[in-house]
Amino acid sequence: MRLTSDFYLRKNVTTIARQLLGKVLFTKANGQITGGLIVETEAYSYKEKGCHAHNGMTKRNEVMFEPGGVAYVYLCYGVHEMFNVVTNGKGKADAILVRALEPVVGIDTMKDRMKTEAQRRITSGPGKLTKALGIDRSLNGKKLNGNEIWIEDQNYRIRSTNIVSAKRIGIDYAGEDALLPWRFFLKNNIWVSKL
DNA sequence: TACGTGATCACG
DNA sequence: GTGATCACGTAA
Repeated sequence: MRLTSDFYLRKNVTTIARQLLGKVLFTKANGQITGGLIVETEAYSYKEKGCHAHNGMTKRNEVMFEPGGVAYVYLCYGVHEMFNVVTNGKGKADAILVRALEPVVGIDTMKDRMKTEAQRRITSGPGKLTKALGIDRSLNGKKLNGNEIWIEDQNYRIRSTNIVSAKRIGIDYAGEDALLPWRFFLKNNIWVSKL
């Protein structure tokens, strides 16, 4: 069943980032349903320097200030759409970057979008999984319990001992906050990024 | 390790 | 207006 707003509205973004592991992200784009099991996430809090919202609201990050349970999608390096889950209450601009999925539903559609026959790496990175699922900035601000993009709990059970935490990737500009162990992924999982 | 790529943001 | 920068991916 779909996750409801109480899941997203909680204050502890790292707890939610851990609990998103094993949930299933779906989209319906161009009439095609695609979905994948979340295997890697990164938590961002407005209280630390790695977060886009650390210096207040801008045109790009304004949806992060909405109540949790909406999508934050932005363009990175002029090329890659990045998908985040907004969490915490209104004005508390936390978000969780989804970094990798295990393809589950609509695999042929995803392969077509990635222009490859290989299934192994089509969703192993934050820029790739958005392309595979047809996510772009038109979904920025959309609620995550609708029919364009949503997240389901399908009762995959993740043991906490199978979750690895590490420092987040690509945020060296954040100084000491770049060292926070706020990247979470499933141990020995072949679908995480950079493998 | 290098660089494409274009929106964004902090300056004035 | 302008220029540095960027939560990546790929090739080499």
